[in-house]
Amino acid sequence: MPAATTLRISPTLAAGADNSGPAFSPLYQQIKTLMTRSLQAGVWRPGEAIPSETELAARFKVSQGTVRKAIDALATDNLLVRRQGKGTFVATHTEEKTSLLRFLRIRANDGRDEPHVSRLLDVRRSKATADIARLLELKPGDPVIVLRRVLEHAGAPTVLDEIVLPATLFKGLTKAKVDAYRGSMYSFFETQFGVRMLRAQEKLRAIAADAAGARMLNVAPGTPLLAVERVTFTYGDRPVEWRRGLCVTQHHHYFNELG
Amino acid sequence: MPAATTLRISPTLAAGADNSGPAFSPLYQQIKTLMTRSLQAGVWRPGEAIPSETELAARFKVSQGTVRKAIDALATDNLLVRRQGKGTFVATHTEEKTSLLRFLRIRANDGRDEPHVSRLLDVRRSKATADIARLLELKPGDPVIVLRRVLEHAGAPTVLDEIVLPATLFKGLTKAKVDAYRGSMYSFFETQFGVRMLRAQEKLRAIAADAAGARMLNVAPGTPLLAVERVTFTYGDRPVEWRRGLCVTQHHHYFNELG
DNA sequence: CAGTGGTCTAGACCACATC
DNA sequence: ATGTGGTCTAGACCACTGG
Repeated sequence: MPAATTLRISPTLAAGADNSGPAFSPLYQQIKTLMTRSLQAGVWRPGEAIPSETELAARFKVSQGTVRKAIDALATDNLLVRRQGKGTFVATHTEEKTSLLRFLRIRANDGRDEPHVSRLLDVRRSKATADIARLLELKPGDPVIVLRRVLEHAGAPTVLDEIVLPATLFKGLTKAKVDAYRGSMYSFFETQFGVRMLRAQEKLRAIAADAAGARMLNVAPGTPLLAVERVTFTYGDRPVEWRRGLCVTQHHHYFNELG
Repeated sequence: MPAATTLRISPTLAAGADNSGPAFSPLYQQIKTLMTRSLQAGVWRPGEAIPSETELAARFKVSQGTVRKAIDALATDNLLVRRQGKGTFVATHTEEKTSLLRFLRIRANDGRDEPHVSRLLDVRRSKATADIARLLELKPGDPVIVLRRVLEHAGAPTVLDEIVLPATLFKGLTKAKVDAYRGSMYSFFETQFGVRMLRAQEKLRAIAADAAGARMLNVAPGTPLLAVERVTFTYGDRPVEWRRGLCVTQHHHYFNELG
């Protein structure tokens, strides 16, 4: 029986140096923090099942209902996936249509769901600009890896992506390795580098296509394009990816749901 | 003590004619449906407190924990707002920064949060086009009300909105009444017409400004604009608003969070 | 069949807001 | 002090999956 010291109703346990008072943290929240650590540390690996609720309850010395609340929270954060009768699994970008498509918001105007094809243009090493450094919490000049690719829907190029990654986290990433990999970009990052994309912030603008972009996307220069800038975060809200997509929105659009 | 017949574990009670089998529906789900009806019927009015959990538990003849699960679900749907120590309240567009801003995704590039000003251009009666009829579940030619307005941030026009409403739901809506009202558009709809906007779907595209739009927004014709098309739904997923916003994205952007 | 998650209960106690 | 929502427990039973 592993250690798993449960600290019980001890106040001031919330993550981060919170010096703003007692800050009562409920038990299930503490359990959630402990479980998040197991996920981050790779004790429970993507796609695998975690221990059952009763097992975890015994381990943490709390009731099954309390473990349940912690798991519920992790499931709504998309870190875990519950499957009745089977178990609770670590979410992954590798399988599952739902997880995979969570970050892809481009749809065809007619509902048709033609699969998109990714064509990698180039991979090069570079240095972080001031802007990138700020967004990725690096120092200006820190080494980064820049990928460029085109997404094609129904044979026509629709999205031109530029992806910037901190080189320290993605050592050994080459064009050959990306080309050899079958699956989505985030699945590639997850399985090959252990970097899991959990959450993202996007800013959308309309811009005019410049000469180079127009050529890649096979449109006239000056064509309005949807510019989607994204910062993606992993555990602990650490930013680990910046990307900008330029989308031709003649036959496609960016879809969003406001709950 | 009101009626409130609880049907208990009786299968096939889910909303809609579901002929796909037994379709077990848990108790808390049934309670949620009953409570949604009270909200829709106006038994509990926007801004007011609903009965306490123990009160509702007695009324529905279930345990407090079951009522709690129903309320939890309604709270995550943004229909109710819980306030510890005070009670549970019906969500409203009239107060509350959070509820109000849920549907406004335009932000200034620098984080500054200048309040926007809405300038109503005109209100006119019209007939639903085929497209509008399809999206609002009307018949082509059904009467609609069309509002046009400009949103100004820091004195400069940034968004040109066109809003289409089914005339039957908004009888008596005139420019004078909108101008007289202090508050957001959705607060106006809620208080003056009892139409509550709960959920929306948006499609975003980049387009070039035409002559008329360019004039209203004080930009050159052909300037890339962010076109945001929205269909807004009320209870029972009934569409009750279509709108299109044309946004100048020089100093602003559309913000989105991917969970 | 056994094992998993999902629901429901009854009761105890805590934290917060108000009087 | 009282009433509200928030947490936690222990136990029973139901629904789903797979051997």
